[in-house]
Amino acid sequence: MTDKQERLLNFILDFHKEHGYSPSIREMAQGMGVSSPSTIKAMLDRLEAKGMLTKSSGIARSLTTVMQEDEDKGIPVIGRIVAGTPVMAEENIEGYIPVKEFLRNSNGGFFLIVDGYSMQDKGILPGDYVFIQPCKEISNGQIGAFRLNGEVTLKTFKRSDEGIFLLPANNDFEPIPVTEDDTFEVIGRYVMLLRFREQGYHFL
Amino acid sequence: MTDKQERLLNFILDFHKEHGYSPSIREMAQGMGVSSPSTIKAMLDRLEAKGMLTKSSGIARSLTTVMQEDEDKGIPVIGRIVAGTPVMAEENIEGYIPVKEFLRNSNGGFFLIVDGYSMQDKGILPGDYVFIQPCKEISNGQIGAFRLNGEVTLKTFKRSDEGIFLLPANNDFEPIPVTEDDTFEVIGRYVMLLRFREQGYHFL
DNA sequence: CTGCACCTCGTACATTTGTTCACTAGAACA
DNA sequence: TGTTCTAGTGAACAAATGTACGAGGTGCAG
Repeated sequence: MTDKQERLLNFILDFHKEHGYSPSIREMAQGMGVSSPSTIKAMLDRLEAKGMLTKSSGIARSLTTVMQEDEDKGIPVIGRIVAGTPVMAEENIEGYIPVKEFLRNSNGGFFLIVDGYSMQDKGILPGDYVFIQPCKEISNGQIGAFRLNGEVTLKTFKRSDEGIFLLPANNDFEPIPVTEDDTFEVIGRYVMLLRFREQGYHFL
Repeated sequence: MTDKQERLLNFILDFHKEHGYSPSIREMAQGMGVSSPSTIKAMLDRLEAKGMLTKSSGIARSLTTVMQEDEDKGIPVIGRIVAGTPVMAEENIEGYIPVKEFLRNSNGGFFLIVDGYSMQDKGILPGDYVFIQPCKEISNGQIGAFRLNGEVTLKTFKRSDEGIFLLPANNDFEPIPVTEDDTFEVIGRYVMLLRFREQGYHFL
């Protein structure tokens, strides 16, 4: 991709972010400092040929840039930083967490606020947000949210010869047996944990 | 809001989600089953007067619905679930975590992968992703990422009469004094923690 | 040198699109 | 009863917008 093409793409992105819709060809021309709309039109055609964007022919402000999705690649993950190199150097980036995409695909999922210390040994502390993906069944040994006799808890699911148990991850707590008399329901499985540094950072 | 207005708003939302840009007035007319653009125009004016959407006058396909931002409100947070009620009932939703917005505002931030057990007592375990917001200074008692003699660590920052110390959150580790001879740099402060249930869920 | 891809200009044209005006009609309300 | 809000039609207009054509320029690989 040439320098100009990248600049145009960035202009489109910025414009879209600011206004919420695509720029018109003439707006792009003005933003790029060219006076003819056909200049931009030609560049757009080239960009589309390269698969960098999509435009519905004849329809105003219908640009969809690939970068818009590319931007969605998420937040860089950095690991194994060798001594002396700057932290954000390209070589250090191990990948990206596409959190936005993850969230978009998280249909029906929700956060539960952790209440007690029963899952402490798993590093799940009070005040943490655990992301629950609703499901009806859960496999042995997995952590999930359950409703037992109306009460909602986060525990490890265990099914053995002696029946079903909800296991805490803390020696101060006892495993909870689930009997036939109990009303028991799997709410969902534990997928992710979110924790904020300080209370003031919470969004509630 | 009237029934028709809600239908129009939904149509706009669906169209935007499918195409990536707003519908034109005539497209809305067709979608709503009316034959005159002025019908839609009048409805849009009413919706705008009620603050349900924004349109840049004279500019094609420039609708910005409030619902579009509403969608961005994030993932619901559920707490204090009373016995018997369904989990996802409206009454249970305590709020939303606008993760997307958080990420959008997280310019320059990145994730570090936690390596050892030195912050175990703070519930920060190996394999966790900690979100680091770059900054040059950090206040006393806060957790941050530091580079000490080329090595990057996550510790609690402590400045006292005896100098600067990097404190672990684990009795098996010793506080690390920072002397004049050390090359020391604050990388950023610890803002958020992310953890995934299983390794297979990682994005790397 | 000769294509070839890229960038630029200016003009012109056909559509798309937002907007306005005039008129009708039902429902809610004082 | 009349008034107001909402919804709808149809026609017409002006501006915004995408597009096409012709012309010129640059730089680079063959």
